[in-house]
Amino acid sequence: MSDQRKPFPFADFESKWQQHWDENKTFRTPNPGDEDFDATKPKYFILDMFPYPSGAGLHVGHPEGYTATDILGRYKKMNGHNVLHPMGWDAFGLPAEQYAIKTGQHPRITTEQNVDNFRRQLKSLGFGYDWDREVNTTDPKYVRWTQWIFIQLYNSYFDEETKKARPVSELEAKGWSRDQVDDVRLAFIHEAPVNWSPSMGTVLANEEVEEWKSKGETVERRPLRQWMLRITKYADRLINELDPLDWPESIKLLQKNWIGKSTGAEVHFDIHGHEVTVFTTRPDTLFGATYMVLAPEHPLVGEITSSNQKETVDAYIASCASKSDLERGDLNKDKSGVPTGATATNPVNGEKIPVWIADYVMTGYGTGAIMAVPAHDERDFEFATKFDLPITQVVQPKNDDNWQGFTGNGISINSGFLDGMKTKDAKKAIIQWLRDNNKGSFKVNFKLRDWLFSRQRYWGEPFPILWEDGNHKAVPESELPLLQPDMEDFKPTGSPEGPLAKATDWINYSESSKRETNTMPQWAGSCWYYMRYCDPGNTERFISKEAEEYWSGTSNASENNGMVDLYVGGTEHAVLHLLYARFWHKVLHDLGHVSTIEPFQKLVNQGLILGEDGAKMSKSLGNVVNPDDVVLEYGADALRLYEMFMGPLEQVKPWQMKGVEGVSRFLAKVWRLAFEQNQEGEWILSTKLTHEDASVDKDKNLLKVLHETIKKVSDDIERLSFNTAISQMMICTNAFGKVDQLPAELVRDLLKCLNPFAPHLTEEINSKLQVPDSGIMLCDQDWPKYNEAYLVEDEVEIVVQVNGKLRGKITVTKDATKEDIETLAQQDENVQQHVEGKTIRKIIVVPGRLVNIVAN
RNA sequence: GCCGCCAUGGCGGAAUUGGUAGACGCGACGGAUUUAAAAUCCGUUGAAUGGUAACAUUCGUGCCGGUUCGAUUCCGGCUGGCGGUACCA
Repeated sequence: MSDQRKPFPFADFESKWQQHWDENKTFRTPNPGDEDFDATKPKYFILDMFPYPSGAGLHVGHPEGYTATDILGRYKKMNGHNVLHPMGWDAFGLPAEQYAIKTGQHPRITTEQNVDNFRRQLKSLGFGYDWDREVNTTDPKYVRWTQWIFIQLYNSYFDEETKKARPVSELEAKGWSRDQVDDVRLAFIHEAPVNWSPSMGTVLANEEVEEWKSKGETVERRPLRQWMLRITKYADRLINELDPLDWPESIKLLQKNWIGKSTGAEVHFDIHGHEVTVFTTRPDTLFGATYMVLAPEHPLVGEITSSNQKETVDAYIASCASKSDLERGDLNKDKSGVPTGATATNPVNGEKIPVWIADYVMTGYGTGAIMAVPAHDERDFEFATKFDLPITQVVQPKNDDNWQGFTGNGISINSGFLDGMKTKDAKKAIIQWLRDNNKGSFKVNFKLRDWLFSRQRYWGEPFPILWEDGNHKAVPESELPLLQPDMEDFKPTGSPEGPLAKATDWINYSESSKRETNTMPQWAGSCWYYMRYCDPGNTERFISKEAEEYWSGTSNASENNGMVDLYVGGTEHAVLHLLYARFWHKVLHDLGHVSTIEPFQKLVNQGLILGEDGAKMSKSLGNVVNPDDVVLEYGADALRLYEMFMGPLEQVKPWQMKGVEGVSRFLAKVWRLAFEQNQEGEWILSTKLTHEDASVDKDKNLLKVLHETIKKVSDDIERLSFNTAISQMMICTNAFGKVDQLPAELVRDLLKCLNPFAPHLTEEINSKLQVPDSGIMLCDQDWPKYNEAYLVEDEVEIVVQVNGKLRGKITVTKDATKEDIETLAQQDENVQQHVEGKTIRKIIVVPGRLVNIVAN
C-alpha cells in the first residue's frame, strides 16, 4: 500500500506525537517531594511484567498486556489519579550469556543493543511510560541495591514465634556462636544434591530444569555447596497471605499446590538402635504399617544394611544414581526396590517389619523414609503386591468399598486403642499417644524446597560475600555495587566455581580473604524492580520511606494491601517469579523497609496470542507476527486497538490479519468524522462539522449514543473489558457517520473515550478540531462524564413471552404501570393466538424488560 | 492419574444480577459509485419449514438430566480441547 492509499495518514502523525510526548515528558509522574507533586491526587500504581530484552525483539504478546495497562493508566490519569506506569529491563540472565559465548561479544554490549531495540519498539507503540523511571537490572546503580537486599537476607533469621524475619545481630547479642547463627540465616550455604548442567556449566533451580532440558541442555544431580534462601520458613505465610489478594483463584491455587502443605505426623521407628523418622499424613494407619521404605540416598542405608544384602543394595543404589529424573519418574512407573535385610520396630505395637529401599521414596521430601501401609496407600499397595509383602487392613470404608488400597476416611479396625474411631479422631488420638510416649509428634510438611540461589555464571550479580578461613561474611555496604571484573574470557569453566574464579586479581580481596565466585540467578533483579520504579534515582536507599509509603498507599489504607494496584503479565510467571517476589517483599516488610505485606494487590494474566493457524507462534512454524511490520502497514493505533479487540484480555486467542484491517477501517472512519479530502487529495476539516452554532439543535439520538458510549467505555475500562468498549465506540462512530450535521464537541468527547486506546489518532484530530480546548492534549483533559438525562428513553420496548417463548413486542411509556403492561401484552394479536383456549395462570412482569404469560 | 480452565454462526467474539441468544468486527453474497479497479457507502447473512411479501412456526449456546414462569448463565453426570503438576507418603 502506497502512502496515498493509506486510509488515514498515520505515518505522518504517529511519530510526531511520540516525539512530542517524549520531549515534553507528558507522562512524567511526580514523586513526593517534587515541585509539581500534588498530594491530594490518589495514586494508581500499574505494573507490567518487564521484558527480558532478547535479540529477537518484541513479539505481539508484549503489546497485549502493555496496551491494556496503557489504556488503564491513561484513563486513570484523565480521572485525576497520579499514575505510576513505568517500564524497565530484566537484562541479566542465561540467554544473553549463552549468546555472548557464541559470538564472543561482551554480554553488556549485546544487552545494551537489545535494550535500545526494545525501547525503540515500545516507543513506536506510543505507550505513556514515564521513561525517567526506566530501570535496568544490570545497571550498577541497580545491582547495588539487589546486593544490598541480599545482605539483608544474609543478616536475618526467621523468628518462629512472631513468624517474621529479624536481624541476626539479635542472636549474636544473646551470645550465639558463629556456627549457630550461620545455621539460621535466611541466606545460607548448604551442601546438597543439586541440578548441575554440564553443558551450561551451572547449577539450576528445580523449577528451571525442565525449561533448559527442553532446549537441549543436559542436567544431572550432583552434590555441591551452594547459596540457598530459606523461603520454606515463609511457606505458611505465602499460603495464608494470598487470601486478601485480588488474584485469579486459579493462580492462587497454583501457588498453594506448589507450596504443597500437608499435615500429619512424624513417627520414630527403631532400626537396630538407629532412630529413623518417617513422615505420614495418615498416622491413624500406623497399625497397618507392614514394612518400611528408605530412599536409596537415605544416609542410614549403609549402616543398617545386613552383610548378606550389601551387594544387592549397593547395586540398586548405583542403578538409581545412573538413572535420570525422567527414567526414574515419567518413563518408569513400575515399582522397584530391594530389601536391606534390616528390620524396624513399629513403635505402637512392637511389631518387627522389614526395611526396604526403593526409588519411589524421594530423598527431598519429608524425611526420605516412609512407613508403608499397603492396605491404604496406592503406591504401597502396588509395591507390596509386586514383592509379596503382607497387607493388613486397618481402615473400614463407610460404604462397602473394597478396602484393598482404600485411601479415604473410615473407621479404624485392627488398631488396638484406635478401634472404632473415625479417621479424624484416630489421627488425633495416635498423635497424642506418640507425643506421650516420645515416639513422634504432629508435623506439617511442605513440597516447597529452599531456593537454590547461586549460579556459576558471569552475567549475574556477584554475591557480596567474602571468604576468610572457611568462613563467610558480607562485603561492607559501602563497597556496593560489587561488579563483575571486565574479563576477556567469561566462558563457563565447567567447574562449580564458575567463570569468576578465573579473575584472579578480582577474587583476592585481601591477604586473608577471597571473594565468592558465584553469581545470583536472573530472579534476583526481578524480585524487587517494582519498588525501584518508585524512586529510581535514589543513591541513599533502595527506595525512600516517603516514596515507599506514598506508592504503597499505606497513608490511607492498611498494610494488608499489596503495593502495586494492578500487575499484568503472562501465566508463565504464576509460580516462580510471583512467589519469589512475594518472599522478598515479606522479608523487607518484616525488617521494616516496606509497609505492606504483599507486593501485588491485583493480578491479571493476559492470554497467549496464537498464530493465524491457531498454533503457538514459533519460528519453525513460520507463523510469527512481528509488531514492527504491523505498525508499518497499519500504524501503532491499529495494532493497539486490534490486540484489545481480539477478545477478552485473559483469553487465549488466535491472530487474524483481517481483524487488523477491520480496526484500521474503524480508525479511518473516526478520521473521516473530522476530515474529508479536497480535490487535491488533501485532508481538510469536514464540512459536516458544526461549531457552537446555536441554530443547530444537537441531535437527541447522537447525544444518547455518545453518552451510552461514555458510560460503557468507562465501565468497561474499569473491568478491563476492552473488546466490548471498542465495539461500543464503533457503534457510536457509525451513528456519527450517518448524519449530515455533526457538532464538533460531540466528536471531541468520543475522541476522549478513544484516546487511551488510539492516542495518536485522537490527539491529531483533537488538535485540529477547532473546539475550545483543541490546544490542550486530550490526555491532559478530564475524562468525560455521562449525563443520565440523555440515556433515559420516553418509551421502552418490552418483550412478551407466553410460557417463556417470545411471542410479541410492545412499546410502553417509561411510566407505564404493571397493570398497563399486562393489559397491553394480552392485546397483542400473536400473543392472543398463543393464549387462546388456555387458562392464564400467572403473569410475570420484569419492569422495562419483559412480560411472561404462563398459561395452559 | 490428580488439580484448574474452556466449549456460542463459516471465523474472532457479545449477552455485566437467571429475562429478546448471536452485539461489534471479519468473511461471504447482492447493490450504489467508477471507463475499470481500489477505497467508500447501502442492504442481506444461525439452520430448517411455510408465505409473492410483511411475517410466522420449529430447532439451536459440546452431550444427557435437574431446578425455574423463564437457563449460554445455577446444580448433577458425561464428552472433547487447553494449561499446570506428577510415585509429595
